[in-house]
Amino acid sequence: MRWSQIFIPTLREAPAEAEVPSHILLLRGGYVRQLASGIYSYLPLAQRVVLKITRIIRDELDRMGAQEFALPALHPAEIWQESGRWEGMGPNMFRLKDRSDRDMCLGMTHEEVFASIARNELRSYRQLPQIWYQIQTKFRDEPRPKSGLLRVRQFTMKDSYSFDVDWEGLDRSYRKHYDLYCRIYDRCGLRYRVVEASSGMMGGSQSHEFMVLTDAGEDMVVHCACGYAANLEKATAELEPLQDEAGPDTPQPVPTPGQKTIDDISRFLGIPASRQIKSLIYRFGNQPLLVLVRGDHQLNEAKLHAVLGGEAHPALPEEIPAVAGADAGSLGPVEVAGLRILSDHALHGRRNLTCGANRNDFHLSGVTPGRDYQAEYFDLRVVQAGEACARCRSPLSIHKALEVGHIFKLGTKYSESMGATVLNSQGREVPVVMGSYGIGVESAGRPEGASGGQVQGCRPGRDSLPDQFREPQAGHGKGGMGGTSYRKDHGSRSGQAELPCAKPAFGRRLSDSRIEPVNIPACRAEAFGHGAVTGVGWMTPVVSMPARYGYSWERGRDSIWTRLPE
RNA sequence: CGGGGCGUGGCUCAGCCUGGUAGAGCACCUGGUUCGGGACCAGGGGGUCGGAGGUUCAAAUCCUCUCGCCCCGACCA
Repeated sequence: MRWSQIFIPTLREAPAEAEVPSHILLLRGGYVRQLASGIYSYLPLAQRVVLKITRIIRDELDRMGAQEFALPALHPAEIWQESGRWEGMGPNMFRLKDRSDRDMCLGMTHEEVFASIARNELRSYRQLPQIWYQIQTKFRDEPRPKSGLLRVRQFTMKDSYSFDVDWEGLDRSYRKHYDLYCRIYDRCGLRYRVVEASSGMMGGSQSHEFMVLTDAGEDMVVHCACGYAANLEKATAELEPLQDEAGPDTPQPVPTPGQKTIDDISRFLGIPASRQIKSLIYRFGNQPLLVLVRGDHQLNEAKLHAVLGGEAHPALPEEIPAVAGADAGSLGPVEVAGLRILSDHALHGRRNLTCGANRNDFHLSGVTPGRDYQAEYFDLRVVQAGEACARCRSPLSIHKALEVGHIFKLGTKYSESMGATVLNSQGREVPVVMGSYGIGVESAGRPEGASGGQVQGCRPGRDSLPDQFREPQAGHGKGGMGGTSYRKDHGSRSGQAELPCAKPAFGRRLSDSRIEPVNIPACRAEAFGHGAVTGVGWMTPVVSMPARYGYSWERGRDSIWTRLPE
C-alpha cells in the first residue's frame, strides 16, 4: 500500500452544514462523510478508530469473563410488546412491516432479545452468573440528529447484560462493569467522570453515567469538590431554609388582572419568586396532576417521572380550565377538587405564600401549605449551581457533559415481564436479576473525549492511536515538497510520489498548518506544537518531523508524539 | 412538532432584490518548468442552478407546492 493510494480525502474548507468543531474536523480530516441527517459513512480512518476501540472493549470484556454474542438488528414486534416497550419507545423506534404485514423494528437496544435467550436457556442458579455482550449497530430515530456524530440515528454500541440469581449477585456484576468501564476509558485516553444517573426508560434501581465534560455535550452534570457527581436529572442539593412572616388565618384573594407569570406577580404584588408557588398541570395517562414547586425553582421532569413510575406530560393549554377552573397563570393548589397534588420539598413548612386562585386574574396570598391544602412531598426540582452539596454543604457546580457510557441495575423488570426465571438453591423459581451496560463506541473516539473537553491538542491514549502511520518520513508530492531526491529514488512522477505506507509523507501541508490544521498529517504538529483549535483528535495519523528542519518530535510517555525542547 | 436559515461544478461562495451570455477561488485532467514545508506557466474537462408546476417572448432570478440539509426550541437510552 502506498501513501498516494491511501484514501484520506481531506477538505481545505469545511462543508457549510458543519458547525460543531469536532464535526468539522472529522469531515475535513477525511474521517467521515454524511449520507443523510444523522447517518454517516465511516471512511478508512474512522473505521480504524472504531476497530481500535472495539479491540480495547473486547479485550477487557473477554478478560472479565464476558461472552460475545451477535444478535439481530431486525426484531419482531412481539418481544417488545412483551416488555411493554413497543409503545414505550414511541416514535424513536424505527418500525417497518415485513412482506406478510408483520410488525418489525430495528433494534434500539437489546434487553428484550437477550432476555428472550435467557428465559429459554437459563434454568438453574448453577448456570449463573452470566455476562453476555455484543458490539452492534443500534438504530434510533432521533427527533433531531445534530452536531455531526453527537446525535445520530445509527451508531455502534457495546451492550452487555448480566444475569444473576439475586441482588447481591447483581451488585457484584455491576461493580465489575463499573471498574471495567474505567479501564476501557482509561485505555482510550478519555478524561471522564462517573456520575449518578437516572434510569429513564430503561427502568431499574441504580445507574451511573460515564461523562466527558465538554460544552458540546447535551447533558448537565452537577459536581462537588467532595466527589459527589450526578446528572442534573438526578442531582439533589440542600437549600437554605427560608423564614416566612406569619400571615392571615385564611388565604386572601387578590385581583391580578393580566398578571400570569411568576415574574408578573413579583412585580405587581412586590412578592419575591421564592415566596410564590409555581403550579403546573400535568397529565399522567388520563389522570391530571397538579405539580407544585417554589416560584424560583424549575420542575425536574425526570424526577417527576421517577416518582410516578412513568412519563407525565404538561397539559395542553385548552385542557387546563376543565381541570382547574382557570387558565395557566392563575393556578393554585387551594380548593382544587379531585386532583392529585405533588409538591416539591421546598414548599414544606412554609407559610404565607402566594399562588393562583384558580380563577382568572386572581391570586391568593397568605397561603400556608398543610393548612390550606394537602400535598404529597417529593424531590421534584432542578438543582441550581451554587446550592449546597447534600453531603458536604460546599457549593455545587454545573457543567455540560457528553455521555459516553451508561450502566444500569435493571433488576427484574425484563425478566418478570418476559418470564426469565431460574431455580435457586432452595429449588424455588425466581426471576433472573439483570443489569445492562452500554458504551457508545463512536462517542469514545470523539475529539472532545480524547481532549478532556477541548477540541484542541487532542491526546488520545496509546491504544486508540492508529498503528500504521508512525514513522517519520520526508518528502511527498507535487510542488515544493517531497524533493527531487526522493522522486529520483522512487522514480515517481511529479505529483505522484510513491511512499510505502508504513512511512508516509508528513508535511505536505505543514507550512500552512497553523491556519489549515486539519490536513493529514500536519494537524498533529499543530495540535501539539501550538495552542490553537486544531487536530482531529480521533487518532489522526501521527507523524514526526526530522530534526534537521528545526523541529523535533518524539513519542511521548503516553504514546503520543510530543514536541521536544528546541 | 414549532421557529429560523440554506440548497448554483468536488469544496467555499458570488449572481437573485431590478428576469435576457452561469461566474470566481480552491480542487481535478494534460503538457512543460520547478520542487526539502500548500510551486509556476500554458491548455482543458466538469453545473438539468435540489425537484415539480406556474407567470413570461424569455426564469438561477418572480409566484405556488414539494424534497433535502443545518441551527434554536420541544423531545431524548
